[in-house]
Amino acid sequence: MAGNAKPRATERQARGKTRIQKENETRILQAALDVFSENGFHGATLDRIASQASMSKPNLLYYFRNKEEIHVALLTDLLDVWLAPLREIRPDGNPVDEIGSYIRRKLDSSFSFPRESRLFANEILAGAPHIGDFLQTELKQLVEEKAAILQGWIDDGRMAPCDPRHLLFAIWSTTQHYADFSVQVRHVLGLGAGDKSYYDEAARMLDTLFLGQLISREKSG
Amino acid sequence: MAGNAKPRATERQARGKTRIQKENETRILQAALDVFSENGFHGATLDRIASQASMSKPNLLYYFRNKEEIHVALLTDLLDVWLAPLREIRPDGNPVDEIGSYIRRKLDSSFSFPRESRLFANEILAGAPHIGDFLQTELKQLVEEKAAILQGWIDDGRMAPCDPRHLLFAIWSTTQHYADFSVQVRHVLGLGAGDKSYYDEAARMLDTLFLGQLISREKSG
DNA sequence: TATCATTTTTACCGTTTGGTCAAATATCTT
DNA sequence: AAGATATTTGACCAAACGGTAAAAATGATA
Repeated sequence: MAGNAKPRATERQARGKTRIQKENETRILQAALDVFSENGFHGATLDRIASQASMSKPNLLYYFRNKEEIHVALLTDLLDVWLAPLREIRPDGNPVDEIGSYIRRKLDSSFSFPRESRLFANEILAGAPHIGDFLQTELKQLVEEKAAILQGWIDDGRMAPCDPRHLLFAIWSTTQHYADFSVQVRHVLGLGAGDKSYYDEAARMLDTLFLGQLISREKSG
Repeated sequence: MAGNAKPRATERQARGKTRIQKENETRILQAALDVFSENGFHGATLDRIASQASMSKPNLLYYFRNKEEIHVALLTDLLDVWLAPLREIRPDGNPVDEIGSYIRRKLDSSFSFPRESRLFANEILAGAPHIGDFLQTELKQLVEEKAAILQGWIDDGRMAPCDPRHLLFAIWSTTQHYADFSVQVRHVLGLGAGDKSYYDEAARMLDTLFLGQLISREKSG
């Protein structure tokens, strides 16, 4: 008499996911992204997520075991997105192009996926209870790999000397700021809620900042 | 028969605050700062704050009407601290000194008062429900005042052309990052919980970044 | 259309949480 | 010491919350 667990969508055997199951899981994750990114894990309620997904709470819990499982699913999906722009930095490019386009990718990401950025920020602010491992292993390793590339450029005299890891921190913080602190940015600039007209000015600022003197322009690489 | 409200510490008339009242209010605010900055508003419970303050919950509510009042009290105290470094920027100084020392003050603040920084970050992330007015009025005004100073330096050819408001955003984000994202910073650098040994490297990075080319060094002002 | 698996809903439960009440205790003043 | 005021506590409450049970409804399949 093996303990019969309550039936759940994901417990059907091998047969793969149903059409309905796929639809509803994405609907739930989208709704949860809205709610978690606005209020953080503790500020989010299953009732609100369910309502945002136009679904009853028990139905929602038919697809995800509990609140935390939804949160973890979102974060897991997010991590690849978060790393993607960094992965693209290539050692054979020249510093200005590589770093410049990295900044552009991160800034685009902040403007296109602000909810994801805020979800991430909330998780880090809370002490990274769910993604601590990721930070210590995968992210740390990738940072070391890319920092080595930057250090190579510094050693070649193609970049101003600095700790490449802190340069990455500066890129992360300045770009993500436009998503995470967008309320502050808009209020200070005197703009309305949906207004993203400051994108160009932000991009120009970051180019000036990071590509100005930090990287000594020389005839390509 | 005027509705007799429940007795509260702050409702004693003119007579000013008792010694006990002053002590307990600061004890509560300190405890609340711990709890709110770790878990955000919704993640904090009155029970945890009370326990952190070595006090019963009803006693805590004798000094503050409700949870929100504690939160608002903390934020209100915080705003002056947040503005202080910016206020010090003087038009008659030279750009390198003024901006350099502003960055230093902000960085010091992040390392010395990380809980306050995280409290602020949490509030902004949540959409600034309590300090929206402050952002739109006081902060906006101060930013405009200081941005005008920076613009003056740009017009004089003493700084690289850029939108000064976005320069301020960059300074805020990079410095606050070391408090708000300290878990990520430490994990990436492979450091333990209390380790703040990266302060010097961070300061060097920010000097390189902001004082490198952005501001053309010339013979003082 | 009958059968079976999947999906959805209604009703509910135990716990946590923000907050109250009234009584008890400590402190201050005279 | 007495009386008034300020402080603290234990017991309690209603609402919100995360989650469950079981049956009803729907969809797939033959």
